Amino acid sequence: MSKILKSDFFKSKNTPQIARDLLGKFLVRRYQGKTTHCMITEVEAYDGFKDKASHAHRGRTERNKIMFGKAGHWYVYFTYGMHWMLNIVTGPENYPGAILIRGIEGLNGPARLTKALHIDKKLNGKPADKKSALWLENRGVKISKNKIISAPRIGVAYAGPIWSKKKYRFYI
DNA sequence: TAAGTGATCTCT
DNA sequence: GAGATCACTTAA
Repeated sequence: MSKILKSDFFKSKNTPQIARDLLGKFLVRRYQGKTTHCMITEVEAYDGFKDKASHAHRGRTERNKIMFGKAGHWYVYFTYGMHWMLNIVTGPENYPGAILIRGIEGLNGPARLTKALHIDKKLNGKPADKKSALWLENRGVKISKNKIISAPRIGVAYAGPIWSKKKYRFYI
């Protein structure tokens, strides 16, 4: 039984809670006639204006404006000169929230994931549905709470001791 | 452990 | 316009 996650899912709760709920859900990619599905095993939350680790903490820019947009859209951006990152936008409009999808089953690391699934900026700003060829499904997999580990986020030491230590990273 | 890589942001 | 920065990976 599989059910596509709609935008309601991404604004029903606050961002860290949604992030935790995404574990065990499936990322589905349709590319060149083939469909790939992978279970999400690692995510990070980026929530609100005050989160110094978030791109949005200095306000809206040309790049991060997607984060201020509607929940359930993809925010894809390029960094380190070679890596794509895949995020799903959360929260109400004009509130900057997003969840970075860091890992799927059998493949760890956010940039490896996007490379494996041929994700690039063409998907930036697209809604997460079948039309965009990249979406999320609930396939009824339940992850018991004691398997979920929360930890500080990766690569955000610059955000200072308070925000870099927030346990906004979740993995199985 | 360090270097590669280039878009984006911030300051002149 | 120039310089710094960066939600990472790979190869040693």
